[in-house]
Amino acid sequence: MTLRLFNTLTGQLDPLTPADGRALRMYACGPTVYDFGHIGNFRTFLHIDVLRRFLHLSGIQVRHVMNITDVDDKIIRNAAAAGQPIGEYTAPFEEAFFEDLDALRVERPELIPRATDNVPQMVALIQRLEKQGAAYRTEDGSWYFRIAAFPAYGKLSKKDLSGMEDGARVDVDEYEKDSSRDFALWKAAKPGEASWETPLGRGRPGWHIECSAMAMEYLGESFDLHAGGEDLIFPHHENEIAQSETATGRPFARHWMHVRFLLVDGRKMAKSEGNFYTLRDLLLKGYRASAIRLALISVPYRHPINFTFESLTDATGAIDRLRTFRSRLTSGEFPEGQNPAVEAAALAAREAYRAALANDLNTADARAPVFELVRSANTAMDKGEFFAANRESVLQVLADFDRVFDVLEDRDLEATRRALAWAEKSGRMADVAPELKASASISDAEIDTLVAERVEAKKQRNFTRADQIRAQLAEKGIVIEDAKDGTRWKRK
RNA sequence: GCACCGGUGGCGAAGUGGUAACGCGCUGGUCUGCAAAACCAGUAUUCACGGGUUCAAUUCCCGUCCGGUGCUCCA
Repeated sequence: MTLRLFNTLTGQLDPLTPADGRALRMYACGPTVYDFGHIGNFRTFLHIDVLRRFLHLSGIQVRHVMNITDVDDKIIRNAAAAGQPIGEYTAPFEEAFFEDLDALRVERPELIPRATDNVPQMVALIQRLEKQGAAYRTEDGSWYFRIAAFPAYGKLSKKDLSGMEDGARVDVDEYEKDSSRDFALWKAAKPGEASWETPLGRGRPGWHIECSAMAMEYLGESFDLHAGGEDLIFPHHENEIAQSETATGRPFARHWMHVRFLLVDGRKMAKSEGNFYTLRDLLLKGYRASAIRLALISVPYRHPINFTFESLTDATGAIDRLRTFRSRLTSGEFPEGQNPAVEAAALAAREAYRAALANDLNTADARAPVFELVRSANTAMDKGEFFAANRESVLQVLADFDRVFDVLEDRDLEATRRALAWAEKSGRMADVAPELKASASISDAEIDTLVAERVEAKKQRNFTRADQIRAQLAEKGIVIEDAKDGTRWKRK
């Protein structure tokens, strides 16, 4: 089943397949490592992760490049304020970024180049543009791209720039540019700033040229897909197209995917609004990493998502339902034989699931058949109409689901413990929710011991003691369930 | 101001020209020592509002209202 994915460039759903028939070559704009990422950043990376995982599920290999922008105005400014070299300043944020990706189970791209390791490629690209008369140097030693050299400018963002007359409202001279819309390729070094000595002069690369140079270096001049957040459409991606296609005379990326924004309480997330959350903030409030992942990917990427704490609670409930079901499926004992109705339901669910994802990665739609199967299989089990031979096909549906959603395996405590360790190191223990401190303070082994004692008490029909243990564990956020085939527990 | 997107049950959220998936929640029931889990039943006669096209519109068209985003750095 071929994935049909919305293409910003054509404005329609286009099939996404590798042009070379082997591996899909994709480039995704990565983080600028000047601070901790916020959940809006991670929504984009999560949906790109959904894309690559679905491609894998469909048997398509991927060559995925994500850059790290480790030099830009904010980094230079902040590093200077901290009295550090930029590399020293960015290193911890880069590390934190990957820790957060791990917590959210985002798979690593095949290649993760840093901007500062690819400056020569950027310089070469600017020189190539200069030879074609599309790049020029200004008095201060900066280099700009001449938008007039690329008539198709605006084709991605569908902007009509004809109304923007030079000189009408912008003082062109002030910028030393030929046209107010021309953008920087290379910024001349200012005293004390990080810079590179190059044939272009001493300076540093502009943001747009970074991505063009690295995409071409690792994927070739023309490749399958370029992805990023919706805010990058203009000017970043528009500029990438202009400079890349001018230089090579070939189409840059065939397909453009843009993930829409995450809003908080109906508004864009911003520090000034006081609705700005990092992943760490949420983990320390006691929300599970898996719930954050599920909540952020359950709204399809082409719709803005309105983030609320309630959405995390909802996702937690949904995950519990799925995990409980899977454990019933794997540990339950079922009579020999098979129920054809269950087999048919599993097959139908699997097909509906894949079809939904193939339709522009409709994650909301894809969940439905999985939950429908959970209900019908649970019903069959309750009625004793679920047989041993049905187990495999139902598990297969869960496996397909989890190949993309990746929330069934409980690894939440790991991520939470790492966040707690970080909070301790950076003096943020005051932000930790009290319930979380309690829950994290008890080990699995201690819980097992108490649960075993309770099972024994129940056997003796000592319900007072049994209830006492249950209440004691509940205080630490541990829930006990007495099922027919034994007692199990979970962390809330 | 210009452009774009959206308004579906208590909340989140799919979807379709022929009378509304799924998740969470809530109510009642079954089961259970009690719970939890699970299951069953009930939770939108209706998809912002007004008009139009059609045998038929939540789904297409026009208008109104409301909300959001972009046009500068931003995932």
